[in-house]
Amino acid sequence: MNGQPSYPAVPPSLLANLNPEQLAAVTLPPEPALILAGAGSGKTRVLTTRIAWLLQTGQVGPGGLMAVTFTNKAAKEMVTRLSTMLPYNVRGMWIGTFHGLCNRFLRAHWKIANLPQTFQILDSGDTLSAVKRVIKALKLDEERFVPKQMTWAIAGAKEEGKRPHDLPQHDGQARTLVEIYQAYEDQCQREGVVDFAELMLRSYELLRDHPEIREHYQRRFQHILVDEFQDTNRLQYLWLKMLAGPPDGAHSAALFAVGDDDQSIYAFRGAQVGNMSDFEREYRVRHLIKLERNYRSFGNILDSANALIAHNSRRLGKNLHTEAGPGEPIRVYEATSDYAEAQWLLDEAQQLHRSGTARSEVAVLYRSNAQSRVIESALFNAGVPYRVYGGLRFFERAEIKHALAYLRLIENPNDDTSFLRVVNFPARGIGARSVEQLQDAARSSGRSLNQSVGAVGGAAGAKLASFQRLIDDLRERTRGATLREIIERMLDASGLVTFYRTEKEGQDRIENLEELVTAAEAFVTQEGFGKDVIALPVDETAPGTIAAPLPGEPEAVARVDLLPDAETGEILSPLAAFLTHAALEAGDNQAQAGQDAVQLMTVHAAKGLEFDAVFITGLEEGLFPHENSLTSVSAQGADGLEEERRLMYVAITRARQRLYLSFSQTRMLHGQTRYHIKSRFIEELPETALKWISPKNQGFGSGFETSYQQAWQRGSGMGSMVGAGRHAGWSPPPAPPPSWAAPVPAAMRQAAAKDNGHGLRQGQSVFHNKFGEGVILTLEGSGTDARAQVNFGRHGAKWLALSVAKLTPIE
DNA sequence: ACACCAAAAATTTTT
DNA sequence: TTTTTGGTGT
Repeated sequence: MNGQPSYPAVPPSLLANLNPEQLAAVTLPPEPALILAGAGSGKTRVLTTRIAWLLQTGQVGPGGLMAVTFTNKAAKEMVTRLSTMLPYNVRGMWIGTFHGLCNRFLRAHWKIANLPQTFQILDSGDTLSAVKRVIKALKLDEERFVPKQMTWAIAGAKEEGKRPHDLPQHDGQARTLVEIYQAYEDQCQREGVVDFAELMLRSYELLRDHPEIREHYQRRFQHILVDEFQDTNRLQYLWLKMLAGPPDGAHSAALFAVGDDDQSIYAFRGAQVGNMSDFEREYRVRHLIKLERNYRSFGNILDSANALIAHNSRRLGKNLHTEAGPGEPIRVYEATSDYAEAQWLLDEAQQLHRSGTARSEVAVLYRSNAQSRVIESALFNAGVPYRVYGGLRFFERAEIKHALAYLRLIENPNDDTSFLRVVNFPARGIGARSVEQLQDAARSSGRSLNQSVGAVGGAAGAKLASFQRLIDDLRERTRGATLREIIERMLDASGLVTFYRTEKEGQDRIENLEELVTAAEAFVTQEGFGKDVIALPVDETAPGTIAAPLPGEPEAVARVDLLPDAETGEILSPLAAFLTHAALEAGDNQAQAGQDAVQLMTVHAAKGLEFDAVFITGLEEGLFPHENSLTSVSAQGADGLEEERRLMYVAITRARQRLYLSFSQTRMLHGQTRYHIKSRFIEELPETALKWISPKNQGFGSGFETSYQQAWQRGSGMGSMVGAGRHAGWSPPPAPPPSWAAPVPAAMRQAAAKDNGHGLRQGQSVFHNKFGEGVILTLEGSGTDARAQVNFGRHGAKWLALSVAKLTPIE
């Protein structure tokens, strides 16, 4: 690193044990840098150590740098690690998610941003209902303008940095979209709410349109560090550029972008891997460092990951290596059915457990959520504790959303989304008719529902007025109360708890509502309400310290995401702050924590995690790679298949010690038995790293277990499975059959063994010279007329005349 | 307002 | 097959 200035010595412990590339990245000069950090290469360590190094060498004060992540989890981890490395309270630093930081920014500059100070944030559900209302108000056909698609289009436009007038209006459809977008925007503005994309967009526009604020922040932040840069969308990159300043600007911040193009799996929701190369070009990045040494996995696992990802074309190029040995071979299992696959997985998982692997160190990954059920069923029946990720999150539960709606109305009675959610929940005799009347009145006067209550007469008007009084009373009586008191009073006065007490399944919901009180309490403590604002030590003598703050803006406060008003220093009420928190951090997924349980999740959900043992299941053409991905060469020009392959790469690199791959010849999907061939991704792995496990007697009938009943309700605790006799399916001949499988009905055996003179049967794997490996879906006709429908995976399902086509049975 | 039934859809998802 | 959605009937 030529010309790198020298800085005061830092404790040797800080930089000790970094490898040369990590050290180089950590100690780069304040210039644009791109760090290509492979899976398990110590990415988070590099990020946090660089921040600590910058601070400890006095190159920057705690207010002069910003670190951005995507998830709250990643942000929290960074803060936690930093607090062990630094002698100060790092909580006031600008470390957070894109949305969290934009929220903080807009809270400080709400006036210039043209927002009410207590603006609330819509989650995706709120956004959808808001758009539905817009479509209804515009009297548009929901068939032609599907609300979900409209929210998608609006968010998509915002993430491109576009307002309604920036969109094309070439045809009627496009013009109506613009109309919906505009009306939605007006409605949000009227109600004082913003959606997730709006947080980013408004924050970006504020910087773009107000040079004095832009320059202030550009002077202030000398270092901006970005995690998971490959996942940024267009708007996020624009925002970063706005904050950092132009490449050659006098006060431009050093952008330190960390990412891995091979782990880009979110193109489908707008991520632009291209931002990496754009950044490299636009900022003339001179420091490109590849972290390729992996500290997580054994050689066989890494060899497989490398071999697989080498099949992708558009790559920045990177190869993982390790100094650990090759480790265990990767075990590959071909099952005859999804059922058998789950059974095998169960056996292997139990084996792992017996040999000392903690259950929580075993992960079962699948491409799509629907695949979890068979596995759950096998684990459940064997009494193996497991945990499924991906359910509803705490703040997304219906009862919690209802409670939050009441709280939001206390804070802002003009929040129509919340008004509509609870005006008749619990039921208080305000039906659709009355609500419609109210909406009409509101629409014609351009006011909120709450403001229009007086315009509705008769019995309906009286009931509405009484609801209004309920909220107003609540607001009055809780003025100055603690957050806990507010929530408890609301739960009581709203009738929510009373309502759920009469419900038969209401007990869980009441418990969740109690949990809400606990969450609020924790939030108050954590955010330091009732405590003095804590200022961070700032070294004024150090080179390049923080520029003067805006008037009234403290350098750092204890309340992490709630910067006071830039002019008045006013801080949000605990209630408004808690509501913001609830929207930005939807909380944990259900799933009982605590117990040592096998972890079940989609590959997407596994990103960023690691486990001693990983099972990747359902490796079949059509499932993984998913059939929809093959045809989707998405708008951005990203290749669907390549993204699937990166997904597989992410999955493989989650494993530390052992990796298991499995696929099944048949699988119940959408109520039908489907025949699949093994995923091309398996064939892209080095044969030398694999060890094929096959059931011994794969006799006839292979692939013919079909449906079995599933009698327990997901998530509703331990029910009981339907008795074995109810299972309609066939058990795999490789005995001993599992105790819970039914005997094979004789008639079905016949069907399975049916062959039409060509030595072929349904479900049989076959080879075709042109189309390769396939599975027979159906057999029809006989003699010269005999034909078969064969699923060739990537070539699709084809009908073949057996008198012509040469099909060789496999094994 | 609520219960019931039929029809349609069923990658991946954080904020 | 399961889940969600919408429509109809009471």
